[in-house]
Amino acid sequence: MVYADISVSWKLVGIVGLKMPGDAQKNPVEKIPALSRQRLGDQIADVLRKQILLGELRPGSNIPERETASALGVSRTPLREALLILEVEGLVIMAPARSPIVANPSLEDLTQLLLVQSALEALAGECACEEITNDEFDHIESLHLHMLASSDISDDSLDFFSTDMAFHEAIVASTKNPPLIKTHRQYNARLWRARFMSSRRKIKRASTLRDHTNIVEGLKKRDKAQTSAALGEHLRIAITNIAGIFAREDNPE
Amino acid sequence: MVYADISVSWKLVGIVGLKMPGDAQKNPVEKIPALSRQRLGDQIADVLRKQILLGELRPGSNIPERETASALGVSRTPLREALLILEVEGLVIMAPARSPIVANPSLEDLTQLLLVQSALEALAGECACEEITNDEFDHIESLHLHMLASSDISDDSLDFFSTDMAFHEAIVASTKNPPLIKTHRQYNARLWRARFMSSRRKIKRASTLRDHTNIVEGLKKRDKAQTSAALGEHLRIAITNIAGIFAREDNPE
DNA sequence: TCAATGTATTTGGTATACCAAATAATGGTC
DNA sequence: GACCATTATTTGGTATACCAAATACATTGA
Repeated sequence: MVYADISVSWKLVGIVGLKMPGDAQKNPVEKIPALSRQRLGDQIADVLRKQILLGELRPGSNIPERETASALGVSRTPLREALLILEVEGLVIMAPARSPIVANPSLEDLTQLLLVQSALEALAGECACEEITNDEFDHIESLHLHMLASSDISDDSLDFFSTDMAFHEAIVASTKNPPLIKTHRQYNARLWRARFMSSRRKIKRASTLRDHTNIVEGLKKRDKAQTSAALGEHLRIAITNIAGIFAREDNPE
Repeated sequence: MVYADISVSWKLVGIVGLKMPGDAQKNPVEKIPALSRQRLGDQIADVLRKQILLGELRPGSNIPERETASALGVSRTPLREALLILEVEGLVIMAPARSPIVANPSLEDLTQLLLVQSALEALAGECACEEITNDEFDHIESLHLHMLASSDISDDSLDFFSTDMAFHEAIVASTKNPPLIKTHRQYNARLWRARFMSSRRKIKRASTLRDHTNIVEGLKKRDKAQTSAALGEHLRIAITNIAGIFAREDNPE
């Protein structure tokens, strides 16, 4: 047996939207792009990470090794690799003699994470002013315009949220600083759920868009101070919003 | 052969505090404090990380799995766990069908890492002003005074360097922000070697100490702006110093 | 002599089997 | 009937065995 990942990717396909079986190799001439071959553990980590972000694996829920492995059609070894990766990333908690569980960050945890993330994005804003290309700026601006347009006419909070995330990630990506990008992505993963829930309060959209306008303006002028400050402040405000979510959970309307 | 011999591994085991075979259960009454039990993979990661930092495993060198595992007296499974952890941390590069190698960051890599680290420390300075206790400040100040005293009379660059590192880590630790502490430590690990080599240039000590004085002053006054700026600037200067090291390597005096 | 091809060895990737600790359940005793 | 002890089961942790890909080397042909 070559790699078991063929059968795996199917099952995962439905969940993650990987490519469907049979959409490759129709032509025997085509060389199999084995270069993209990735460790099975990494693939599983991607799947689980996505499940955690989408809430299919709820915070606090167990991820028993044997059960999960057989459900995914893989053995425990690569599954453990995946869990280990997610543990280092802070998405999963592994305790001795206990099933790994999906991290369930407290408000304090989220506050601390968001504080770091705000510093990272502030730095990103500063670097972006030096490194960003016109194309990259155009893309970021178009994301912003899309949010502006959709905020009024649409109730699709998922679209608004995912565009928001893409907006921030695009700014960070424009810095061309791989460690910054990677660390930022990891923090984003840990904050994803909280920010998603926070984003569902439509009330906050106006202030979000106002912040974004400042950010885009700063970027357009390549103004480090403005961009950096706007990004940093934007995230620090998010702390307050998330605290509001927690308060609402404790005392539901 | 990457490892000298097995005796090395025992020494390393001693460093990390692994228990020797048969050193437990002397008293049947004593409950085995298995709570402190840590995954073998984590322990191995600590050993390898220390070896990488100390330069016993040089950048670019191979870490073949079987050889290393047997040298350490463990099987490949926990060793791979350790390598995976170090890969996520950025200290080790794993490529398919290739021995894992110790990361050998370029000057560009180090510059990018240091830029992020400077942002993290700037944030740490700001948070520290709010969170630091008097005891913690006293400790930090004593580290600074130690460096001041030893910079003249001593040639022990290792002592100067490790105190320098401890100084920065103590500041970050005083923020009580676990994600910040963890991320900072990871970046420090990747920067360790470069900063160590940089610290051997005695010429730079004066400016280092001057920066530290500013930092300590800011902390004493709980002045966020001064502390944060001093820390951020201090690290950005380190970028220049490290660039100098690289230039010197290319054109040795 | 050089190049090309085939083979053997070494590498990492994966699956499985085994072990020890912790927990849950069950049975016995007070 | 309640509580404690003991056992069985489930958990994660580790070691080992096997597999495929990549490389290095040797051999053979031009």
